[in-house]
Amino acid sequence: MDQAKRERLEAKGWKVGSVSDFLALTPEESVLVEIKLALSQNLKERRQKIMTQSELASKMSSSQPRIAKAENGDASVSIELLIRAMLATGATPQDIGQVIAGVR
Amino acid sequence: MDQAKRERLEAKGWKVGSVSDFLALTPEESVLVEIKLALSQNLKERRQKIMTQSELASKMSSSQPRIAKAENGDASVSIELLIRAMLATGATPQDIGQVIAGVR
DNA sequence: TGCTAATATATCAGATATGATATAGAGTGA
DNA sequence: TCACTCTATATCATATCTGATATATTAGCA
Repeated sequence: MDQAKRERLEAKGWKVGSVSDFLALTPEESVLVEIKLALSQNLKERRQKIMTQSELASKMSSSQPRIAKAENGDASVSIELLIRAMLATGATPQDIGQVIAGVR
Repeated sequence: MDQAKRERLEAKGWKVGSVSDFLALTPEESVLVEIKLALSQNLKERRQKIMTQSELASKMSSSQPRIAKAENGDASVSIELLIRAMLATGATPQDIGQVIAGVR
């Protein structure tokens, strides 16, 4: 992972390498983060076309601030919430699978 | 969802319909459960070919009981853990994406 | 049958994610 | 400028998920 990317991640609360020692991400940890970011991005694109964050939030009984975090790749957001949000935008398992499969 | 399936799920701790009133799963909730179960199953198949639950657990600093729950589709297991486990068995994002895309 | 490895179940204290709320900032148009 | 909508950030009590531990059950084999 290059430095620019690392800095972007750390700003969002990712403890890159658990103890924040830079390049200490195992390949698995790294891929997991990439998957989250890919879902995050895709969610934002899908949602923006059809509704506001508030609308999506109430559709899935979440809150607007949490959707904002989800779309910004905040480390506190679970994959579960990302997927629930995708589904709430009308995404199918195929859509979601494709986003994940597209990582790397 | 038919009755047999519902009973299988409830036995594993799934509050089908949140308040446990039978058929009250929204389509999104339902798909989410299906995704978890698909990952669960696939994890078990992959893992069994190459290692024990204990080995997988230590590989990803989890515990054998948690892997057992993951493989049995226990409701207390997050998608996040399922994906981490898949990765620890050597699964690629493509593998994971395919499993999810295969739902329904 | 007994012995052993593997898996499943139960419990729990600590960690993490959650929705709610308040509020700040950014953008847009009057 | 103001008023309004949308999005981002901060804080927090509660709910959910976690690994650890103990133990029960199962499976395979001598």
